[in-house]
Amino acid sequence: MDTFAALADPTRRNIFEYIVRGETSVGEIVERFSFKAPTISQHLKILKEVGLVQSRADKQKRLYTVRADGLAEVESWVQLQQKHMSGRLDALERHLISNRGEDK
Amino acid sequence: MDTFAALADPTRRNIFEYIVRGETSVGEIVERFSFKAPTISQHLKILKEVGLVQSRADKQKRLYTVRADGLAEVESWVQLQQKHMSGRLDALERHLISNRGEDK
DNA sequence: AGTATAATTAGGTATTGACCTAAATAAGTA
DNA sequence: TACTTATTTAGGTCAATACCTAATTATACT
Repeated sequence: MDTFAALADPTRRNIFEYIVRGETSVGEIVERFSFKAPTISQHLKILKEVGLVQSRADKQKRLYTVRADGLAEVESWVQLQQKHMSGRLDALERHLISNRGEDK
Repeated sequence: MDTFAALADPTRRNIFEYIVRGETSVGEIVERFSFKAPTISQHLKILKEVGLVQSRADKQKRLYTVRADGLAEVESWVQLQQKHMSGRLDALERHLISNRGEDK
């Protein structure tokens, strides 16, 4: 599973959005979401595997935080595509240009 | 299927990357990728449904181009998360700060 | 030691999704 | 009207995934 696939699941995006607000225990997340603890635990495992979050232990609890560089890969991919797009005309633009001056 | 899910599949990202280089027919994509035509067609259908690409007809061919605003949702989501992160200290930073000056 | 709390692992089910082949549609050409 | 080319739709298989309950691990507390 890579970062893109991890973010494809809306529940995982929601969990990420929750953790980004501040360090969060698993139990806290289980309370806010309508899923059982094992489900949340699996989602956290995936988010951790792809580097979107990290955890530390505090007594029995595991506290999760987001990783600063976790979204870097996605962000740079998106921006590269945007860059390619901006230097390029789409079909409509080409059509308008090819018909420029035609007063039909 | 939403934009995030559409981009979760690496083949679809590859197809998008190919189309972003310029208007492309289905057949051209089938040639470059090692998948059968129906598979490519399904991927294009999904990319179109989520607004990442658009198509126009030219004789029997369908020519695909990327849509300029197709990645906007993903980009703005990522940037919002980055914004939340930048104003926030992670677990390591908090640890370093709380132990500041301890010369142990 | 025994009990409570916090989270993960194991294992099962049902759905989704990514591929395929074969058949259907649509448009162009002889 | 055939025949070719380009693409999509239909239908099936197999793997991945998102849930769940039950059991396990790990730590804290009495």
